[in-house]
Amino acid sequence: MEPEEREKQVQIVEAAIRRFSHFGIAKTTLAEIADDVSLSRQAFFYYYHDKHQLIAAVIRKMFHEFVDGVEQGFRSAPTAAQAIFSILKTKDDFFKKYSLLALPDNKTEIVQSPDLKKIHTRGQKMMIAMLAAQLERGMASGEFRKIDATRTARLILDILTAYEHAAQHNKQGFVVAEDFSQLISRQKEVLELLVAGLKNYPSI
Amino acid sequence: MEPEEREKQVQIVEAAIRRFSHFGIAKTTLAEIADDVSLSRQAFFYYYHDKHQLIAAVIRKMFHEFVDGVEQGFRSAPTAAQAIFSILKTKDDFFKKYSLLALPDNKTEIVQSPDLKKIHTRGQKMMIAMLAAQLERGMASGEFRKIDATRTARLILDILTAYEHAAQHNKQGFVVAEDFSQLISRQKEVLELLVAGLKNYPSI
DNA sequence: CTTTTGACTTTTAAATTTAAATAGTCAACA
DNA sequence: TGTTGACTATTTAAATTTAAAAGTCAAAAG
Repeated sequence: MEPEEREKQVQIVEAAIRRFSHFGIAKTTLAEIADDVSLSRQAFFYYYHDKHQLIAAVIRKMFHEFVDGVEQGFRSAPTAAQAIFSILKTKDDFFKKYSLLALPDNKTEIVQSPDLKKIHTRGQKMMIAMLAAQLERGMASGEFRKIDATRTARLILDILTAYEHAAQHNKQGFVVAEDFSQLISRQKEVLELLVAGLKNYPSI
Repeated sequence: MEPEEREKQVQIVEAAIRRFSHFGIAKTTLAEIADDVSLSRQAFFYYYHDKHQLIAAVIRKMFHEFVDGVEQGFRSAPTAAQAIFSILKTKDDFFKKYSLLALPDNKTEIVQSPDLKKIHTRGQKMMIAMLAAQLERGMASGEFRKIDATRTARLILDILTAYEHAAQHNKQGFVVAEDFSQLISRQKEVLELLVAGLKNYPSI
């Protein structure tokens, strides 16, 4: 593949991200994206075999961006506890930017393709590993008591994810948070309690 | 209303619960329920003005049963921490019994009626109050450190609810028993971490 | 006077059809 | 290597129909 072609692919993904986050994946047509980057609809297929591949590319890019954000948040956190809290900030920024990427309830199978599942699983594992590393760091410095880092990392991430799902699934229904900023502040409270549970209190 | 009539109403609710938990609310017709209690479809309307009222009666009954279960679990728990864990057992029993009562995704408005919302809100408040009382008890006994009992109670219940929603959202059907027991064990881990965060560690 | 019923209407849900938009193919051309 | 015109195939949304269930009510029955 020539540099120009790769360049076009990058342009396409960027246009797709712009469209997707404005109108959602389902309501964006390939014709529109192609038009944005001065391609005919047919020419698009030269760069991406089909819409799925494009979506996969978009999601892959987003995931990297997110993981990078988390990593940076971790790196600049002076303590392990602060590293954990920094996840919320990163999530906040991320969802503010990409909130419209959610799929309509009927079309979630798009995201079920083996391709995308793999991306998701990999991202998940990276997140767990990164958070576990922070927990290890907290244990090494004496900030946290001894716990199973990986297991606990999974648990913490799970809770945050569960909160998001519940909030989305539950817009007009039962409980949880009313809007995103409230969601974040709820998650913060949760993390405070969890982190308190991790702290290393010397026994008398 | 005569005693017999109230008796019939009770029979109807019981039949409804049986049908609902076998086939779900949406797939159960009034004709079937009426038939179960040897009434004609029209006679049913003499006892309940419409399906909503019946559903409300059913949910009210379930809620009471659940709250009673929690209360009993709390009463028989020797420590505050064990009281918190007992919630899981109660939930487990409850959902094993009533898991099929979930509504299909499109018809959730049934549950949005002011009537049912009120029931739910009241139940929610009771749960928070009951759990807060346990937290107070834990603080009084020195088992827990000083925290805002009501706020924390809400938080803990929220987390459990969020987990359930997330689990439901993942499957596109109903929650099945197998997933559910796994859900419970996850929730247990979460509670362990949370309770650890509540514990009272004397400072040196 | 309470409870039930027969004969109705209205509402809701599910299946079917249709029309239009979008996705995807491919041979030929630059 | 990229692009295009001319095509077919799929998907989606809207309109239409049909059957089932919900709900009403006057009148009958105990």
